[in-house]
Amino acid sequence: MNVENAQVQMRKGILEYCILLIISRGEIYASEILEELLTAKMMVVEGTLYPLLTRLKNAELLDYHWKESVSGPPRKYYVLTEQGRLFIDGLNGTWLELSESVNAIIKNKS
Amino acid sequence: MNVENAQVQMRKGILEYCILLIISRGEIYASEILEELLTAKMMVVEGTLYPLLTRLKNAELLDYHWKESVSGPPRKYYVLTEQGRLFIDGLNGTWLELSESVNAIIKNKS
DNA sequence: CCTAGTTCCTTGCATAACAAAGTACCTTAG
DNA sequence: CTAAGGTACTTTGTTATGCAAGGAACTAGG
Repeated sequence: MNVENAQVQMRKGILEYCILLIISRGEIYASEILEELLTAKMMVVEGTLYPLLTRLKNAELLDYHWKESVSGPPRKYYVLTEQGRLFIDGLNGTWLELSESVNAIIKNKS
Repeated sequence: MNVENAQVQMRKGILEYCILLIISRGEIYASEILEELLTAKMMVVEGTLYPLLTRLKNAELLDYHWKESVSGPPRKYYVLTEQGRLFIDGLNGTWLELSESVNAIIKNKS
């Protein structure tokens, strides 16, 4: 049990939310998502991201379509479904509540 | 995949952090921790909390001592170890960074 | 006793993260 | 044409974890 592992743990829970947020900005494919998450210090690897995208697709929060690339194999571009948009609305509220809960606990420090 | 499950997922990651924060305020036993977390809408159950406390104890972030109760079996009162204090300091930074990362992604919405 | 309340612990299942290896397609250089 | 290297997506097996459910152990009151 070290700080690094705990950091990863903390980030894991909201990973799904962040992915949906990123996709909500417009169609995007997995490697780009990976890059964005790493830039935001979210520490995610392929083996986590791809299965998660598939789960979200199966839950009909996401949809995708293939597009050819100028430099490599075709890419799966993901977009939010209508259901996905509603889902994010819910999570926005959850994130706010969560931030507030944690900050309340922090402030109660005595 | 529904909103409720995702809420639970989001909270899970930072559960450990919240537990440490609560214990940092002074000695406390499991049922009280459970109550506090539920008040803060953290949705935790016994089957999750007890093993987690044991893990944190084994990692030497926590220590405990027994105290008799006026109404029931004796209670395990948990306190932070010195290592636990250092660990929390690290997580405080992680939480700040995480909030900022997520809020940055949210604001990038276009 | 027996029941009910409190407190802590364990077991077994389902889910999920991840490292690592695998598949497949594209471009470029020789 | 083909070999090498890059990009992109997928799968597999291990490990960790969350949780429902059940259990154990103690107290107090009828």
